[in-house]
Amino acid sequence: MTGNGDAGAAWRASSVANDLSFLLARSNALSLSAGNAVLRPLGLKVRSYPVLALACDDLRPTQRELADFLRLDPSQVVALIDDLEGRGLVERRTDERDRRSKVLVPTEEGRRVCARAREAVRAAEEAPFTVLDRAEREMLTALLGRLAFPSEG
Amino acid sequence: MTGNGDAGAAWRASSVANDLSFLLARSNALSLSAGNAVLRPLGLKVRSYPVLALACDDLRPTQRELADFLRLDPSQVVALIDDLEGRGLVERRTDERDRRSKVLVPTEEGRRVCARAREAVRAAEEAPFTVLDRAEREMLTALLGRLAFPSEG
DNA sequence: TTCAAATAGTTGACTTTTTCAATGAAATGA
DNA sequence: TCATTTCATTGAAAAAGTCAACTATTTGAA
Repeated sequence: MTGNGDAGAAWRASSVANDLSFLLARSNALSLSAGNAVLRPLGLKVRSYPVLALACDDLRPTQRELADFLRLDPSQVVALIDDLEGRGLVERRTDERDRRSKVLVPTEEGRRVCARAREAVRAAEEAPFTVLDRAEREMLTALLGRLAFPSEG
Repeated sequence: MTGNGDAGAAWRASSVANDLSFLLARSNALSLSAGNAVLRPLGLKVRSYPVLALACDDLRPTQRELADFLRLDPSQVVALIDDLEGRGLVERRTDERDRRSKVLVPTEEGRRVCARAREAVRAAEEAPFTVLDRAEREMLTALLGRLAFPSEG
């Protein structure tokens, strides 16, 4: 039978299957489910992990900065931090240099969870990305890095 | 002032900013909004365009095949096709070889709209992707193609 | 042949994500 | 001083994703 599932050669040759945007979307969907699966045991998601990770990098990010960097609506950042803070992984601190904004700092527990999450994510990237060898993966990372952050040459 | 918006060098060097999964997500978000903006005048979205395009490639896809290929729940495919069919761009036809399934066929109007959409998408890929030159873009497309379709060596 | 099991499309409920408008507190600049 | 802007927050609404159930049809084994 031809009509099994993931489509045959004709599909791969189709117009959309060579659109960068389509490939990006599909690759992202793959990586998304793999990432969520790995983070679930830690109570994190692909959505919340970067928030915790950036806090743990001691960047003291404001919520506005997080929203910009993660391309999320500020209101979503509120919800994500509410969750992390409720679980005792991060704290909001009023920025004394601009009392309108709040910076995110990790708790000790937050650091521990983050370290494990980092490792989990690293491992998760192995699974869907093993079709590429190390050099190819680095090439892909470099190209996507320029795509994702066009501002800086 | 430092706290402008899209983050500085420290952020780019952060742990997450070098995760393939994060870069994929962010690049996808960028390409998504660019794509939707371009397709809106045609009454299409990044979600519905591939459905129309695959129909117009004369692949006579069944809804199940579309769901697998586009990584959508079958029920979402129903909604997308309902919309396209309601606008007279495609038709459902019962597959005579398996009367459970229905294949998607484009109308003449569907083909016209699709041709314009194809061009719009091609043009849209210029905008966010101009940071990469042609060779880099082809490299990226090739790598993502292998990521998105791991099954076939 | 007959009948149980599997599959395609559809519907509906439900959750999560996304998007947007409005608000109060604080900062900025004329 | 005061209008304007920015930040975090709330709440509503639209869009997207997930899941279980149902009908019609096919398949395969008894």
